[in-house]
Amino acid sequence: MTQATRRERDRAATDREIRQQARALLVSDGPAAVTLRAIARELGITAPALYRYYSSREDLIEHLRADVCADLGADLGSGLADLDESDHVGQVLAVCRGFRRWALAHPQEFTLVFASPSPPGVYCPVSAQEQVRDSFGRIFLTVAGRVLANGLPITRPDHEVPDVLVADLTRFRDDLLLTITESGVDIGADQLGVGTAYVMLQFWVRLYGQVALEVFGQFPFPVTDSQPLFESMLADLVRDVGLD
Amino acid sequence: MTQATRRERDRAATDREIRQQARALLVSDGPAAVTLRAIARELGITAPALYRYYSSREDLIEHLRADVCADLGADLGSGLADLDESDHVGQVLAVCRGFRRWALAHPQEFTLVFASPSPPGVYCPVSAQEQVRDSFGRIFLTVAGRVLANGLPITRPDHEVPDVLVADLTRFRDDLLLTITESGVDIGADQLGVGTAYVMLQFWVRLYGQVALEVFGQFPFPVTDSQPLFESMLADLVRDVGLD
DNA sequence: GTGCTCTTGTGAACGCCGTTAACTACCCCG
DNA sequence: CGGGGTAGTTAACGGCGTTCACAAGAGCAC
Repeated sequence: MTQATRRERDRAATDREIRQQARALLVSDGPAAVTLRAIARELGITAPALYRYYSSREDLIEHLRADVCADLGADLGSGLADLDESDHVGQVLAVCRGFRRWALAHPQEFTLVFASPSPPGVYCPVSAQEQVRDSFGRIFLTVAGRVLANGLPITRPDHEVPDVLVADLTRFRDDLLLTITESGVDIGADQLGVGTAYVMLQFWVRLYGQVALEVFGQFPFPVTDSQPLFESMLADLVRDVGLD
Repeated sequence: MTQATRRERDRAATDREIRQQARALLVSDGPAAVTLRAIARELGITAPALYRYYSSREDLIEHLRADVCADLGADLGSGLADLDESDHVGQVLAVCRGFRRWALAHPQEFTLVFASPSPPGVYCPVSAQEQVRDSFGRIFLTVAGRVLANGLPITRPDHEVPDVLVADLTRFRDDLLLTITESGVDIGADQLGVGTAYVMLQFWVRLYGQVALEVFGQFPFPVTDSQPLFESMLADLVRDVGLD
């Protein structure tokens, strides 16, 4: 069955434990507490041993980011499972609400993944960076695919999209198409034009803005209960995009 | 003239140097490099001496945040000075563009001020936290005040605002009114209703979202040139808000 | 089974860091 | 001129990431 030798299994197990402990420290005490020595201490080993698994602390943190994203994706996916498959708008709402709930419940992880200055490295199509987000981005895209496949008019006339953006947005559109068809949803190019990609981008901007403001407490006034504020914004968002 | 004794002047001067050096380190090497020992080293003194000025590193960072905000406010204000006073839309655009430019030019400062998990402390009306943002928030509000005083219809029917938000938004509205009249602009309560406050909030959400996404490189696709993307979003924003 | 190699871990060490405590030089006021 | 408060020092503690030399042990060839 498992072709892995015992060495390999041991190694994988230790690796899991390391990331698990790192994650626990991140959640309980914030990113600054994710310390090689602390992790090692919890695992009953010494700090230098960790260098057999990661080349540096930064390297470990990078993998942690990926783990966090995967978990977020799984979280969103499971929230989706309970829903009626044909309720596309409901799925969109569920994903948005799930994203917010997760961000508020895991502010440290959110900060790590979504609010850390982008590494100087270039954004190349198949980079680790993109793989990272894909595990949760895929959920967004899958849901978007279902909605689009049903002909819901999430769109905007292509000619309204500024010329300078067309090239980038076309690439985004193609990427979307690929991801969506890969996830088993059939969709035609006529349902996913540049205008649609543009609207989806704006959707993301507003959702991200709202959630980040909430996590960072940067609203311009004291908010007694941010839940209805989010719901209100979400309703506007869904309406502005033509989903209702 | 200056009633300050020599001791006091010396102290203030050293304090300025400390913050200046801290700032330089922040800009050149990021927040992690803002180290008491590094600052002291640059200043030719020893680290413990800094404790005569700040009770801890975190305390210093806190003051640094305020400095950064003040500078941002000054930056935005100076950008406004060159403009025709009657060109209200132009002023709005200038502030938004200025905010973006500043954020991209100072990603570390942006992260420090706008994307650090909100301290557990409660958001109280006259806290240091609010004072911090005020130095730059005031610019936004002043410009908003000018626009509103001219009767431009940045608004939305009050009855469209969800009931649960009215209380918070009313407080925000009152705060806005106060700030705006303090800045010398005369404005009536009829021009600044709850609906207007709501729209301004949404404006901030979208602007912040766009800028943060840009700074953190979290767009869902590779962006070859983010400037036109921002301009496009800004145009939509201004249009959606009724300014044109 | 015996011996070799490669992997995984240890311990000591280096140079950073924040922070505290005891101590010193010096300015200012009476 | 002398005492008190202020701004600085040095020394030290514990924690950090990281490197290096070294030991224990698994896995494999024979």
